[in-house]
Amino acid sequence: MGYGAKPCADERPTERALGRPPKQPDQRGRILEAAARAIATDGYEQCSLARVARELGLTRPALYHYFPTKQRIFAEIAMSTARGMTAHVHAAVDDTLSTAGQLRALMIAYAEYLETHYWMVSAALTGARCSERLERGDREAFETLRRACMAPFEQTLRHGMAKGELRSRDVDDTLRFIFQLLDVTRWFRPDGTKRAADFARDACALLLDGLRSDTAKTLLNDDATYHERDQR
Amino acid sequence: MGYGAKPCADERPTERALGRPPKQPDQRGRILEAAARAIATDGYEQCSLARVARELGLTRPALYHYFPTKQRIFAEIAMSTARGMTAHVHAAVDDTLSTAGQLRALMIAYAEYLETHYWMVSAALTGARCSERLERGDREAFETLRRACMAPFEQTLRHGMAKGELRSRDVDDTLRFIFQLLDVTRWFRPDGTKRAADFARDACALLLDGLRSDTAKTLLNDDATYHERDQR
DNA sequence: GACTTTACTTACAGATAGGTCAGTAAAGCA
DNA sequence: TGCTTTACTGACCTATCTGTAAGTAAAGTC
Repeated sequence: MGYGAKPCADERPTERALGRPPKQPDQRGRILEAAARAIATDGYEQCSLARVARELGLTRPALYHYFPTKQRIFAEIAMSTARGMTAHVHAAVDDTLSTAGQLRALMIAYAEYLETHYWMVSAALTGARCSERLERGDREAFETLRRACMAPFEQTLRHGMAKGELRSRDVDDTLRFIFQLLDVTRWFRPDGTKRAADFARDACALLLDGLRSDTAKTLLNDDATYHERDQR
Repeated sequence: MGYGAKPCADERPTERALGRPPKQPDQRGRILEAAARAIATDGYEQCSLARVARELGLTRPALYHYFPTKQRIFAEIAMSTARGMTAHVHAAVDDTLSTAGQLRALMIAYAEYLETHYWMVSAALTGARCSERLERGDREAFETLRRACMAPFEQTLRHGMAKGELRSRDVDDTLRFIFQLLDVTRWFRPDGTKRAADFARDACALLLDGLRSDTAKTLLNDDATYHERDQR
C-alpha cells in the first residue's frame, strides 16, 4: 500500500514532531491512498471527501489541513504515479536483452507497478482526462513524464524494426495498442489469483506472435497472406 | 447522428400528432443523442441535464417530459446501444469465411457500429460501471446482450483452435484482449481521418500474426521459442 | 505554567445538482 | 368555441458537495 517512499515514516523515527501528533503515522500518505481508492471506484467528481475522511476516522475538514483543495489531492496522486511508473519502467531497460525480451521486460515492469500501486494508478488512469484537470505547470510535467514512460517502448519498437526482428508498422499506432493492452484497470484486481506479471507475459506473447498458429502461418506463407487471402 | 431507426420520423409523415408539436422532430432521439455526447465527454455524474437541455434549446424540466429520471436516460442509451451493437455484430457472422476472415469481419463490424453510433457507444462504455447503474431488469437484459455480442467472437476462437488454425489459448483471456483492443473510445474520434474499419483491420492483423517478423520467427522455430529463448 | 506548533472538530456559507409542481402555449377535435 | 392532448416554462424544494472560519486538544519548548 506504499505511496512514494514508504520507509520514509520509519526512516527517522527519532526525529520529534513539534506539535500534536497525528492520529495515525503518515496521514498524508494514508489520505492519498484512500482518496485514490475512492476516485478509482467512483470517479473523481462522484467520490466525496466526506467518505474518504470517514474511512480514515477523520472529519472532512481534516483533509484540508493536509491539502488545500480536492483537485490538489488528485494532482498529487497523478504526479506521484506518473513519476513512479516512469522510474519503474526505466529501471527495466537493459541493453543486453533481445528485442522481444526487452519488450517483455518493459510490459512486465508496467504491470508490476500497476499491481503494487493499484489504486493510485487506477485513479490516475480512471480520471483519464486527468491531464485536463491538472493546472498548467503540472500538466506539462505530467505529459513529459508520460512521454518519458513511453520512450523505452518506442525505442524498443524502432530498434526491433530496424534490425528486422519486428514487422515494420506505424510506431504510434503500435504504442497505442500496447498501452491499451496494458491498461487493465477495468477488470484486473490486485487481490485476484492472477499476478500482473503473468498477465503481462501472456499479453506480450500474444503481441509478439499473434493468435494464428504456426502451422496455419506456413500454409499462408506464399503470396498475399495477411490482407487478401482470407478476405472471403 | 441517427439514433435507432432514423427514418422513423419521416416514415409516417402523414400521421398527425395530437397535441402541441415538439420544437424539433424526434425530440426523444435528439435528447438521447445530446445526453450521450455529454456523458461520453464528462462522465455520467459530472454531466448536467441543464447543459444537455441548453444545447437543445430547451429548459431542464422539458427533459422530464420525455424521461422520468436521469438514470432512465442513461439506461435507454445503454440498452439501445447494446441491442444495436449485438445485432450489427451478429449480422457479420458468415460461415463461408475462414477463421481469420470471420474474426476480421466481426472486429470490423464492431468498429463500424462504434464509429456510426460513436457517442452512444462511448457513453455506454464510459459509464462503464454502466451495468451497475441499471435497475435489476435492465441489468440482466444488458448482460445477456453483452454475452450475445461476444458469442460470435468466442465461437470463432473455439472453432479456429479446434481446427488448429489458432493457437490454443485461454478463450476468456483472449476475448478480453480483443475487446480491450476494440474499445478505442479513449483516443478514436469519428471526425478524424482514420476510419474505424481501417483501424479494426490493422488491429486484427496484429492480433493474428503479431509484431514479430516472419524472418525472426523462423530463426526461433526450433526449441523453446516464445517463453525461454529470449528471456535473457 | 505560559507559549508555540500541529492536528484536528464543529458550524456555516455558497454553489449546483436532480426532481417536482403548477401553469401556459399550441395543436387537433367536437 | 370549448375540450383534450402534447410540449413545454418558471419557480421551488431538497440533498449534497467543496471550501472556510473559529475554536479546541495534545504534544514539545522555554
